[in-house]
Amino acid sequence: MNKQKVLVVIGPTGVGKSKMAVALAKQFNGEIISGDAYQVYKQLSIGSAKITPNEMEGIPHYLVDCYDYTDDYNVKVFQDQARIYIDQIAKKGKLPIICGGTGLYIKAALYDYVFEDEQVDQAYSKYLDTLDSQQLFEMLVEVDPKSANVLHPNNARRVKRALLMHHAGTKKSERIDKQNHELLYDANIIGLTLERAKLYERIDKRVLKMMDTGLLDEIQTIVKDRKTFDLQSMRGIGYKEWQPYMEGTATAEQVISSIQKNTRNFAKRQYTWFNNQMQVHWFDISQPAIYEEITEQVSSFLKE
RNA sequence: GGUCCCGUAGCUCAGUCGGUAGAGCAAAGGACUGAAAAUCCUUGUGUCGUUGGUUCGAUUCCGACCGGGACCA
Repeated sequence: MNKQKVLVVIGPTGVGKSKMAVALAKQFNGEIISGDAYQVYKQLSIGSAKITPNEMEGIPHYLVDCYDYTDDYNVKVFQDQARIYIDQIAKKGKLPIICGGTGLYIKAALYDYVFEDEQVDQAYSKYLDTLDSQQLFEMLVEVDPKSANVLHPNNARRVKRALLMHHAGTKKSERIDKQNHELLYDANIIGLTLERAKLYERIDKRVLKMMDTGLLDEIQTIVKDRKTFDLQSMRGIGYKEWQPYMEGTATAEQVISSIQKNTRNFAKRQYTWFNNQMQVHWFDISQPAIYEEITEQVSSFLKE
């Protein structure tokens, strides 16, 4: 049985993925699933660079603007939802297009990553929070040495998660060993790229544009008190940086350059992921015939 | 015009009682299986402002000059 074809558009933040995805959806009769961890939140539009209804040009978009900022979104939810939408779109005889910059989410949906249904033992989780990273790591060495071997002792977040998995019944290493590490779909991954210096320039400008469009107003209507910044949705770039401003310890100028810097750092991490974790066909958007090259590549992929 | 201070990595600055130098930030590379816009790891050669002098040897001491700043007139 042939695998379902899926078109994927990835790339660092700010290269123009959304626009390209819409153009490809129009050309190839597709619908778009957003592979992004922050554009799902209804109240987070400007700072998350969410696509506007106008920019969608009538193309249906899924997993955008669909959760409240007080909700927690994660890989498993994305994986479940994205796979459901892929099936639905395919049943309509249309091409599913995943477009986004969250590498882990997209890989988890395309590959045979397995996330079990598990209840987090809150008491145990809180107990783990009282330990330092050294102690956590020593526990993991006892309980799941194979995972401890590939995790850095300082990465307390990951070490803790591995301990929670063991506590829930299946070790992290066991879960990974059960997988075949293969694609579940016939995925054609298109990566949009741009010379680093130019990309950074674009990012810096985009942040200034967000300010002009009303980023500060957006923050002010969301933030009710300091606790708001504890929400997972408020950990995103463009939002978390405003906490010191709201507390009177930073100027708007400082916040803006901090957002620019964090966005640049993020773009670099995205490259690291896409370059090393996925099979990407890269296209430099500064090349003149970029759109023709991509449509040609996609056409031959769809004919196979 | 005079006195004093500063000029060292892209930026802010340490430092060498004379043996060619190091932090933070930035930047680059990497990891990544339920917070991923998160979390974590690795990476520091630069005419030590220019130019003379002293010295076996100067970024370090001395002179001049250039640039920046402060104060006195």
